[in-house]
Amino acid sequence: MEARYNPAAIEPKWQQYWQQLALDRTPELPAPGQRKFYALSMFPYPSGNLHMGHVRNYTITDVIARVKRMQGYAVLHPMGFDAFGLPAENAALDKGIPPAQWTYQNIAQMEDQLRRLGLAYDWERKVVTCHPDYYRWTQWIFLKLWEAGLAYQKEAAVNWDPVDQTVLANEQVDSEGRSWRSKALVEKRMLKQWFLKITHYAEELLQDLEQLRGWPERVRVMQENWIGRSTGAEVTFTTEQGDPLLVFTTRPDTLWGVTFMVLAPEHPLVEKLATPEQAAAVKDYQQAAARRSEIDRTAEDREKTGVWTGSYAINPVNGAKIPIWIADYVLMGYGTGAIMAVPAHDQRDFEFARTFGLPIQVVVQPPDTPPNTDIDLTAAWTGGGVMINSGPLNGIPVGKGEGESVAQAIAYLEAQGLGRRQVTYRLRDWLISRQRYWGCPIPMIHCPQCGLVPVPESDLPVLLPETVQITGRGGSPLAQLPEWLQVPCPRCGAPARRETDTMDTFIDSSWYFLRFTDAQNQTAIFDPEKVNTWMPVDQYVGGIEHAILHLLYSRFFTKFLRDQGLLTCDEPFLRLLTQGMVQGLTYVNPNRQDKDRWIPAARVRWDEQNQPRDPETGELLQVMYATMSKSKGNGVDPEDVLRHYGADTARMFILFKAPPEKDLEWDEADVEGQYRFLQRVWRLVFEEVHGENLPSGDPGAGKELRRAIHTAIRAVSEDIEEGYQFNTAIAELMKLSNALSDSPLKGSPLYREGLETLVVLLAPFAPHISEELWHALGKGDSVHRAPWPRWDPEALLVDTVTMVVQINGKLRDQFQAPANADAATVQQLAQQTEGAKRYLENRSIKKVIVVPNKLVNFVL
RNA sequence: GCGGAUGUGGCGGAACGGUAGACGCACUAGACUUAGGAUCUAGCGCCGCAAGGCGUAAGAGUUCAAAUCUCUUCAUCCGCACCA
Repeated sequence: MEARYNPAAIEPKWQQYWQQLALDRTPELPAPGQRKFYALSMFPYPSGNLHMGHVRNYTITDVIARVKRMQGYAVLHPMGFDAFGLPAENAALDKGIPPAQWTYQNIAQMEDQLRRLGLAYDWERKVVTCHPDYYRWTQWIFLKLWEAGLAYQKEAAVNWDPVDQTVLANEQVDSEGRSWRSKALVEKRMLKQWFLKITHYAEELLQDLEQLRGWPERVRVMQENWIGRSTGAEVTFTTEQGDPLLVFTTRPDTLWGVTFMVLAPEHPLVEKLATPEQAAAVKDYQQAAARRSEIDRTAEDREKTGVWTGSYAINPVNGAKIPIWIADYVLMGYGTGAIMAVPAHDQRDFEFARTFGLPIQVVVQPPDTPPNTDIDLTAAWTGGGVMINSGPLNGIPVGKGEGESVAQAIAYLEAQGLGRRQVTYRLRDWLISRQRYWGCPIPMIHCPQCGLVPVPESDLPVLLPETVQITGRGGSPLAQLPEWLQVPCPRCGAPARRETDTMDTFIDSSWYFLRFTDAQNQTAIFDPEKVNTWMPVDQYVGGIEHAILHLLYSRFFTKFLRDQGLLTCDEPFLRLLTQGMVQGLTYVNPNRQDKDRWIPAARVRWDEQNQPRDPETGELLQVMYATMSKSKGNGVDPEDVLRHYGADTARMFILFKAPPEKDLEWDEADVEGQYRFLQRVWRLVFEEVHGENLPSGDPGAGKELRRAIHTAIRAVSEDIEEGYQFNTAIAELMKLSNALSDSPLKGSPLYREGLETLVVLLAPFAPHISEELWHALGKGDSVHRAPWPRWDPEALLVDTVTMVVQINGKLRDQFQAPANADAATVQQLAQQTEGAKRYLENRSIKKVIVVPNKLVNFVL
């Protein structure tokens, strides 16, 4: 046994031992009567190297999985790789390595890193999304979606990323109109693309958020906003030309206040509505709007623009003839792409009316204005009041949300056959086709005779050819492979061609958690008993950046597969923990702008006073913590930490430094502190093992030590159970270590029991050192198979307690009292303290509050 | 603008409505050392010699008692944002 703690020596040794024991293998199914627990981290993209964010994510889940396992659960804790995606194509371009080769190399490398971190994964269940064993089932799901009518192709104005040369889903374009990956400004293009009908589940995806009590509130709110449900009515106006013009409104009660209509520039009716006089202006405006990117359209400080088509429409409720305009503040993608404008009660319409001198008709009387006067608005009135100038609605109060007036308006519209109640969502169908090579091929065939024909299930997988020429130019390289492209039509046998688009990688990750339950299945996507036993994921851990994309898509797939009869659960992830970012020490030049502000640590110049300075300008730099990133040059490589301190220290530091959901500042001194703690535990054990300790024979200390041991068991168990408070759990381990270190009972059986308890409690956090110490203490088998200790309530009992004396709620003294003493006794003891005497002299006590074992409060 | 969250020592962070600052880092003093960035002992919210007073972003309220509950304000972070 080594005299000093040397992680480099013990960590590989035990990792090998665990592999021999097959310690981390999960049973196919839990044993009869055994409870299951499914712990899952978001699987990584195989970039080649783990970063600290990964380490934090996986460590958190690993501790949860290990504790559950020690508590007797059958634990499913798998890992895999989200392996399709653009970086592989970029690497192929840069380095001339085929994407597949690059990806599998990276996977091997990362797998090795994960093993060295001591993460307890069942690697037999590894899932790699770019492997045909996996993606044949991705394709199979696509076919099911096609059969169910939830996959379709349509020509649409889509987001085109000019850098990555592909289209993107709405979810993949940020609020500035940039690609989530390339950060390029996204353009709108009309293209024929594949979509999945996620909107079919809009209502359920919204409603079921209610069930997800174990999710962070903000993630639920983000999804709620993204789905964006609004209720109102659909109303049919009629154009002069006699065409019906459908609008959606949340305020059908203001129909009598409509003074004009606005269509989105892309609205299909615009061509027909443009009069000869206005045609040129309309065309110009349409073209300008098409050129304008999403960012211009929203960032322009809300300056309203628009053009009159020259035509009119008839308001169905009062026959009013109102002009039809086009303007880019109306979006083709929402509602019907056309609005009825009520400038008096909608701020956007108000601004538009002001800009173009259009009339404003008030139909809601604000509460504090005298009736029957001209109301001169300086802004749209969107508050409550009473309906006026509105025919059958006059006199009806306007409430919040769907108040009285809205309900009445809808009833009126439905009775008259002019419109109907309608619910609209912001959620759009999911655009899933990508003009990229390294992705899952869409299993469809274009036949000149039969049209779109699905690849028969028996022909799956549609293999992605692995030897192709990646050019980096637009268009899929698959189109350049005639032998792959050309196939006979499965239906009629005529020469046909394969679909060359591949699927969005988010599809691959929308069901991987299901495959883990039966990863090796060669004949079915998964076995129903297995999937329904292990699902749902009990604890999912990952970054907040997936709050919408991945989590929403996964929920959608789960619901779809449930409706296919393949699953019984409604929601995939019972509890979600979004872990905080890992931040690194960062040097900032406050005088510089943007990216140049960040000075990588390696480039910082240190002056004589040891102050950080800009290497070029010599300016004093600001020191702060910021999320680790390449551009800031403030990252810490997990490899360096592993080499320097070992996996156990890295894990301990990460868990101790901050609660899991908060950001974590990577501080070398604190890492050092954790290393010292492990070293102290090491010394404590080996001093005992080497017989350096002799019992001093103080019998009174036994009770105290026993209490310390059981207090630690309880505190660590509860801290983990109640919201994964690993930081305080480790603090409790430190307390126990301190108590053992100070104990006069070294060398006694009780002391040894204390050490064993410390080692077992430490095991989920620092698995290697715990195993070493466990064996050093002469225990057989693995510490990770030891049952999680239970605390004995008896051991927690005390004879005397320290109680405090308060006078009017202010702390004045403290005293020792027998545990659970009655109020009268305690009050008497309290009154005898110096602090109490001083304040109670010559004063009458109005009231005494006694909190058992805690305090006595005298109210004067 | 709308929505969500967070404000506690020098720092990270603890506190079922009941002794604010657990645990750790940093720091200070001492011990042991050839040395120490090792280890051990002690101290460590602020003011004060002390007694004591003041302290959880600010202000009010509820309560015998508030970091914790309620209201108002401020600050910071995050998400959404012309969604009809």
